[in-house]
Amino acid sequence: MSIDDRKLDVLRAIVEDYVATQEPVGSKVLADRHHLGVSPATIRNDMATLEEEGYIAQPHTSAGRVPTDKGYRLFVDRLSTVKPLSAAERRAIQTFLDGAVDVDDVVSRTVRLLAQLTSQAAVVQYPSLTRSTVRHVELVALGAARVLVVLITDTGRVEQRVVELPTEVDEYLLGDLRARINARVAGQDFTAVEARVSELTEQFDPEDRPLVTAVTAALLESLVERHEERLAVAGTGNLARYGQEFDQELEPLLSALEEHVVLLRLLGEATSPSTLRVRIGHENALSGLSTTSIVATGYGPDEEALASMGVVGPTRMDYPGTIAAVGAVARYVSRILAAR
Amino acid sequence: MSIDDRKLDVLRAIVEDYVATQEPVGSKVLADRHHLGVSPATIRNDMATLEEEGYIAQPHTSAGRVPTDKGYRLFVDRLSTVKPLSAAERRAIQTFLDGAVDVDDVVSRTVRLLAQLTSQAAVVQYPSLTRSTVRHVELVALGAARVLVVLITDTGRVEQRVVELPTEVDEYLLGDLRARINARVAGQDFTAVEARVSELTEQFDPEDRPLVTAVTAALLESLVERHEERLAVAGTGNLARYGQEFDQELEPLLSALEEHVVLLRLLGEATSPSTLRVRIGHENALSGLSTTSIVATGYGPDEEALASMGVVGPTRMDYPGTIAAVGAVARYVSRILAAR
DNA sequence: ACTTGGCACTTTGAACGGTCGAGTGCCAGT
DNA sequence: ACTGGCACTCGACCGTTCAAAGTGCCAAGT
Repeated sequence: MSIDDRKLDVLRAIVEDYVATQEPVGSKVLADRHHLGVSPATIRNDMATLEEEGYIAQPHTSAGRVPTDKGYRLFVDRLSTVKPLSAAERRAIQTFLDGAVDVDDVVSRTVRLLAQLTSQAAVVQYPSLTRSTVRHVELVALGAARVLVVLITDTGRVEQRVVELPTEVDEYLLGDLRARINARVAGQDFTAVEARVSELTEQFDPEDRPLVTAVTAALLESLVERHEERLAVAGTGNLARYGQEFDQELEPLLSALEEHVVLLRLLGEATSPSTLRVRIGHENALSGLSTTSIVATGYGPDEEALASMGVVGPTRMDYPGTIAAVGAVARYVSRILAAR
Repeated sequence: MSIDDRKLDVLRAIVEDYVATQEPVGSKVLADRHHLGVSPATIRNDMATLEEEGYIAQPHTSAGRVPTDKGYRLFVDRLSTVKPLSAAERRAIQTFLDGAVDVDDVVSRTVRLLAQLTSQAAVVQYPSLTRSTVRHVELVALGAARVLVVLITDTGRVEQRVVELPTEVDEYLLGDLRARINARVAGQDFTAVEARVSELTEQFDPEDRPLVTAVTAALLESLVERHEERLAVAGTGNLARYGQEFDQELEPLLSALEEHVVLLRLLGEATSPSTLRVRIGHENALSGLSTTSIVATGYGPDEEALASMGVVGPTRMDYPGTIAAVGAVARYVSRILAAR
């Protein structure tokens, strides 16, 4: 018994109706509301096979059917049609994002915009540094034996780190080191920095090397450790509104939204802005998030994506609308970043 | 009919019992569990007057009593005894905070610590800049007509801002400006910076003034605008666990926790670490937060507080415990900051 | 070989009524 | 001023009933 076209139509209707009403949907309303051209009895037969195949389920005998994760998956992959954004939404995206003054501002505006457009929670990763180049490195003596290392990237981001030194700082040496570091790494791709900086140590007197290695170590840490961990989150209140329908799993979800490490795993690898990832329910393999879905995509100034952004909501979300919103925002943000 | 000592004892018992059990408390259990030395009937009489005075209320005839906001207020002001932290909690504070590497790290650790200690949501304002002094100002040409202004404070904080210029940037002029700015403001109190920087403009050729004014304007903006607006939040998941007992007002609360402007108003003026503010229910005058209380205090390296931190939870919270936790953490963080 | 109408069956949820118990207010007695 | 006693109230709980929604299956129709 294969899944023919009409059965797929039925599944689509079930998903759409259920997302709209939040209530298990029966054969009768299905026949009434979605003009499928067949009788409820026929639909019942189709539903029986859909259930056998695992696309839908009934909460209890003789209630309507509800899509399973597998059902949503099929819907997203093959059944949903792209739902273009309204003119008002497009305008909102523009006016909201065009006022941004720097990269951090772009991110914070984007995350709020996404949350508002989708009425769900939004997550935006700050642009990763791995694809950036170094604009400038600044060393500032903070005290007798402490140095602040500031790393400035071509995207306008600033990373900072305080280094405790074993010895006192010589202002002149510090200036020399700053000059040499900048000479070697300014304009370089991040991936190239490690090699170029480590060569540097040998240029200094052995007695100065503790300072040099401490500073370069901090610099490399800034590159490696922090390069992807910053995130902005908005719209958690929207999830509360969905409320009870999240089967009591609001708390793990809110916790996950605070745990940036977990969240980054959920967002997944940053891919090109044109590819969009959807993780449905159990697919994201996190115990507390079995009724949570994530729509995410990469974004950045070129096809090599710099970072991810996404929307988090209940599995019973409006996938076409969410997908359209995430896609449109990611494209627009990418264009803004490319223009800088 | 005045409020004598025993009536206050009764009120205290009601608050403590209600906070512990989350259920309206009647005269009998009150007489049983809290050894008040009088019979339930007597307690009933006291409860009647307490209700008349507005300190307690009953959800419906013949259920137990529940404290009102006014009741909690009296409890906090006059009845609660300081509840010292356990040894384990003190140790937790130390081990948690001693590993912090810089100010930002202190803040992010503090907010998580507070959330964990109180099982509620915590908010920590980043140290205000108004009381800081300037360590260093760095200007970096980002492109033909854009300059990044970086401000480094003695607390190790870094503020950044990108300036678009009307004219092209002259590298030499920029270096000169950087040197002069640093000469004038390094080591200065923030409040003094405005005057000292504005005098600077006159020292330059009229043709260079556009650059100078643009840069100094950005500098002053960093000082004034951003100096109090950064906040860290943690523990929102804990609120969801309290869940239904928040009478459906989880959503406005979560929204408020995201709206940093609102949140700052709630935290209130940063006061000395030794004074602690408690806002109960309607006192914070925000429609959606009528069953929410806030315990907040200032913190900073000296008695002149730099910023606020606090805990947000249901009005039926453990006030003595929360107050003790907030106070202890604020004192400890203040000590850490003072040691820098 | 599908599709359809009919029908018996299951389950839920709402409505109803009765009982129970917690808790109160009041009063009279100490 | 406190206490015990007592009548009263009201929500919580339980069991029952009933209607509605929905299903699966079967026999008949195309």
